[in-house]
Amino acid sequence: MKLSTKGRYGVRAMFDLAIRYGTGPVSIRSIAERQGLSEHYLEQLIAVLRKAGLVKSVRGAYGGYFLTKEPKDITVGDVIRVLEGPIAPTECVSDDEENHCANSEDCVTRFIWEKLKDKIDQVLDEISLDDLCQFSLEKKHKQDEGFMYHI
Amino acid sequence: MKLSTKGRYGVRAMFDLAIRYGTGPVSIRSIAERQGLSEHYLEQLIAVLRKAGLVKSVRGAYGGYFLTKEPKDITVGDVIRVLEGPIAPTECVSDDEENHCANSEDCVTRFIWEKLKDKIDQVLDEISLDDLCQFSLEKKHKQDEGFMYHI
DNA sequence: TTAAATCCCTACAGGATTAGTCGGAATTAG
DNA sequence: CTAATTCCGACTAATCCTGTAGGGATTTAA
Repeated sequence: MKLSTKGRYGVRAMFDLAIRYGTGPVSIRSIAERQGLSEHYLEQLIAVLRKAGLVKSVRGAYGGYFLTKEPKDITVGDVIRVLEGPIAPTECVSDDEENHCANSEDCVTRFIWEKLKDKIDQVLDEISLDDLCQFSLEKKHKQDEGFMYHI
Repeated sequence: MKLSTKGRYGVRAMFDLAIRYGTGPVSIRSIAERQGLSEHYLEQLIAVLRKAGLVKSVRGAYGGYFLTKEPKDITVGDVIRVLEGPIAPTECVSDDEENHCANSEDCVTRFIWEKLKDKIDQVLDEISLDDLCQFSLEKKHKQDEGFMYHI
């Protein structure tokens, strides 16, 4: 039940783009530097996000990537589903029907996995990239005021 | 975000033991046959459950395994945590503190994983083995009455 | 026009994990 | 004793994870 780096790095990268939404293309190099990620690896992840239509690219010098929708209209679930595949604890409750087992009507454990999948989707889909930005701003604001987390 | 066969098979095996709770030791072979699992593989999983104190064994002929507690006092979460390790989407919110990253106070994505972990734990801990038995009985009852799921 | 910046694509590799298989030793009921 | 069973450790094939490596295509600044 672990998320791989794909999902985690992907969310970080998308958060980075969300903060800079509306300011023109952002290069992979700059994202990688700020977020502490491997440039080449991040490139592969962003390629997947691009094919899924979550980001668009501008090629050439001073090019980069930007979100295709407003941060409030992209959820963490959108990003993770694209990078990690359907968020389901087992194949038998994933969205692609082909892996559903034959005896699903009688399956005693299936309803656990269904319930779990629903809750996971719910959590991840109720958090938008904009929420992450707000959260980040609040933290920054508190720091600027000298707010101490540790006493 | 997939559960491995360890967790899934483990829950099936524990459900099998729960149904037979109070009727003496149940052999691995019979569990494996009923649940359609590899005998040798199941052996390894049950060894983990035994070391964790969820089942006890009786060696020798006519030996087998049985639950150490009543089915209502063992949750699906208990079983899965033992077999798959802590149920956390990322290391940084798992229960063993050593993997927590240094900048957790500033981490924007951390609160997503925390929220997710809480919900997952909640779902898995509110379902007991006894609930699975009840669920199974209900299904069986409906079938006996000729209840049709498909019209 | 040229060089630099950047996206784009394919291949590969080392390590970890998964999902088992195999063979045999120890224990116990009958 | 014998058959049934748990218990234990080693082995393996396949897959996934987490990148690295290298080169090609495209665009812009100077």
